[in-house]
Amino acid sequence: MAEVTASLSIGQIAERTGLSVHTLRFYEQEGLFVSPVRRGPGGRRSYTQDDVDWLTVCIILRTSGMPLPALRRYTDLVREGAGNEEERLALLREHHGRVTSQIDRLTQSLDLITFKVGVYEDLLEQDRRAAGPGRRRPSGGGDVPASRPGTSA
Amino acid sequence: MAEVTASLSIGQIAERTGLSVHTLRFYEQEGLFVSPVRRGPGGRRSYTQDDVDWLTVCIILRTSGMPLPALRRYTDLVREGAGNEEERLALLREHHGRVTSQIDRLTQSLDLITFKVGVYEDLLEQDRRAAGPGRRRPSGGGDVPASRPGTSA
DNA sequence: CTAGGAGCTTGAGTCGGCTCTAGGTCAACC
DNA sequence: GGTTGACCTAGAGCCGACTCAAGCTCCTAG
Repeated sequence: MAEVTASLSIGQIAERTGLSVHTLRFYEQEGLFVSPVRRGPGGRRSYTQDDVDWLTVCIILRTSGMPLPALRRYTDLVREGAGNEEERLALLREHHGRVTSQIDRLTQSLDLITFKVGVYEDLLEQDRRAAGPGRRRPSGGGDVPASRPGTSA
Repeated sequence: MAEVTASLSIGQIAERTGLSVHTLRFYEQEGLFVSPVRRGPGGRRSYTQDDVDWLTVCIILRTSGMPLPALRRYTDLVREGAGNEEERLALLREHHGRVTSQIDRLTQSLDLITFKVGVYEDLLEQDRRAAGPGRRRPSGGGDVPASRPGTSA
């Protein structure tokens, strides 16, 4: 209850965000910090919890595929302060669209992959069954013949 | 009903797969074709419908994030023919995992993004309401103050 | 017969996003 | 007072996945 905005070193930030110190300096250079990073004695970067919080947002946006330029733009808008909420909203909506369509694409792809996994599982299961009685390796493959890609899954 | 495995030019393949001719040659070089691409008169590449089908699978795997080396490996296995189904299955399962966890990550990120979109929508809605009676731009921003990242969404 | 267009090869270039190197400062410890 | 170890800067390097350029060969149409 009495934390007075403790200042954190780049190493500590790296630790709690999972980003490397390299990446942190790189992000700074790319303008991804809302407020300029302060410097402590010896010119060392000194961060606050707010920076960690902001980076957390950045990481989520980045890992969900927001390109650095968009993230930079968003950061700029936040830094500018009140008055540009429409543009922030537009940026976020655009990204929202990107992410949903990416999820859709992945979900579709997953269908095919799941189907193929099923095909190979069945195939190997049959193999195993046939292995008891005499025969061995009776299968003919699962891919080239297994299915016309667009046709089934 | 009487198509006799018509042979297709690289341009036609580009057209029907959406890949560029550059990319098709690049993929060939990367070993992503199950059977070596035949050549027609003048050394021109000549493809079949099977190639298109295979590329369709490749595209799905690629766009769902399978790295080229994995795709190459998978192609190698298919080319080798029957007998390595376990490994194919393992590869597909690994990718299946990649894709599902990617979908999970994206879905989580989407939560935050959706939340933020909501915040800004509300904020602008309030603005608009306040704009009828006297006041203008009463908001204080939506991001730096709007929410502690981890706290709400 | 020549101009255009599609293909060919080899190899270089691009882009996004980091990641690392070299060479230096500083404070702390033994 | 020497050696860590964390940090600094500027700039180069890397990786994945394309993408393009240069210079050539064909074929076809006008």
